[in-house]
Amino acid sequence: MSQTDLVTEITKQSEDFSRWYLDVVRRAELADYSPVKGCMVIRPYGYAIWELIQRELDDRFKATGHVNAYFPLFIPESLLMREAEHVEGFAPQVAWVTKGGDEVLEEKLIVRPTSEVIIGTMYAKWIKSWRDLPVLINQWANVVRWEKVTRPFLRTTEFLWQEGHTAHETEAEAHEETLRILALYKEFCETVLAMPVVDGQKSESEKFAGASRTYSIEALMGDGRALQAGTSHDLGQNFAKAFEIQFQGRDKSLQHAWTTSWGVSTRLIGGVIMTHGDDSGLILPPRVAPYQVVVVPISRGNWRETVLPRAQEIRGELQRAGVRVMLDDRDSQTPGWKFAEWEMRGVPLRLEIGPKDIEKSQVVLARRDTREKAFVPMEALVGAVTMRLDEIQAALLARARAFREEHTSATNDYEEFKRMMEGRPGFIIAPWCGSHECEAAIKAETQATIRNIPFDSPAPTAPCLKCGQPADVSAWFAKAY
RNA sequence: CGGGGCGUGGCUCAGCCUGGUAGAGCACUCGGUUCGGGACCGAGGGGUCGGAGGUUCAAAUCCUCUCGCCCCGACCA
Repeated sequence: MSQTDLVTEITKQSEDFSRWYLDVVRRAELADYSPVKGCMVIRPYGYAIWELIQRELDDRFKATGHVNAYFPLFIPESLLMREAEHVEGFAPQVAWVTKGGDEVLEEKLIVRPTSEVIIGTMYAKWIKSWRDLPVLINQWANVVRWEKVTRPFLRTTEFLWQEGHTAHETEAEAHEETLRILALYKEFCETVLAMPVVDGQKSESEKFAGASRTYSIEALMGDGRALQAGTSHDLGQNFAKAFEIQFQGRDKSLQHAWTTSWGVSTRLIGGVIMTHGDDSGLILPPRVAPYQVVVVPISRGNWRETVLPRAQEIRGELQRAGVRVMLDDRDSQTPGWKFAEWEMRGVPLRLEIGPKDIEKSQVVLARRDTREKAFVPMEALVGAVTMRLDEIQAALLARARAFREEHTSATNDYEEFKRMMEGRPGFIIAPWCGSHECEAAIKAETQATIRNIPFDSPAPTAPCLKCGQPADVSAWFAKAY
């Protein structure tokens, strides 16, 4: 039996990527379906990943001057209605509360699909003077959007996320904040999730409902489809005007504040799965792996007296060095079974220790990403482990980057564009005139959408891919999740 | 929301066409032998067939409705 055949419960990526994804989510015990349509249960192993993501992000938010707060889950209908574009954008996805107990509510409530309106309402109360600005608040919350098609982590009716909401004195400051957060997201995705992203501006039609400008980071999944991994919105004065967020400025005049909002969600977990996973299952970057090392004692003979104590010492030693360790000392499974199981669950590094190793005062380290095995002297263990974890983290990013580069190309020719989108999916960079008509036509004909217009993209040298008029920008197209 | 597919022990599925009162493998429990890439032997436990209604002496099987999941499209973190 070959190594990749070991996990028979998982569909091969090449056979059916979508089924592979669902198999991994279920078999690795990241999430499970619930009795509520479109809502999943995030199981402990999956939630542990989310907690690591939260910690990393939260540290970054705090470091850039943001503070956490919590706003209500319910929003009165009248508040939602105040920003016209916003209502129009979200109305089809809103869940309503019409009764409390057996009393019909005088004013219906919505379950927040995002919190701009409730937070904007509060900001209007809190902000009086330019001295009150900026307000830099984040909240970790659940939100509900009534989705027609759902998939674990990628799109569920209820999901967890963080939403930052800031208010500023000037347009420039708000814009700076929008971009600061986008850069923060990009840095986070690349260094923590080992998931390379393209940062840029969304087209008008893909913009957040009510925003002046929306920016996103876009990642490329293993099947060549793009995933919007995070968004940051420059809301201009749109919400400030709708919610009367006003302050008296340095010049004594009454002004509307400039606001932003930005968020990433549990969708990131789906991104990690589809960026790094292989036919054997999950591959977790060490920085978000609930267990970075799994210790598998070779349970032979009186191993509980001989091998296990050494394994326990090793666990302690690694834990003291700050490594997240799982010692799988179950008697009921064979070592081979455990190897396959923890590989499937994506643990970056496996440490094997058996009688022979104890004799030679060594351990075996096996990498999940490359499957390389190495014998390491016991006394050099901690260094060898931490070094490998760093190497794996870097290797996953490099591999994902190489994959994205292989699957990114450019064309000026629409016929070629269509062929490329059909054949080998991925990002295609093409000149675009900026018109909604061309964007919509391309989408209708190829299913590809403009993911974003990257900041560093060079000015187009050819006319618009679709209409042949002068092109404004080079846009990144892809089929998206 | 439109088109297609599927719901049978925890999982994968057979049985359905040609109604006769539920089966396999894996998983689980107990005992023993094992254990360096998903061990083996023996003995067990567990499902009324997604749900509701109907046809029938009799329904997993036929009919109607309904719920859920998956895939493909239209809308979205």
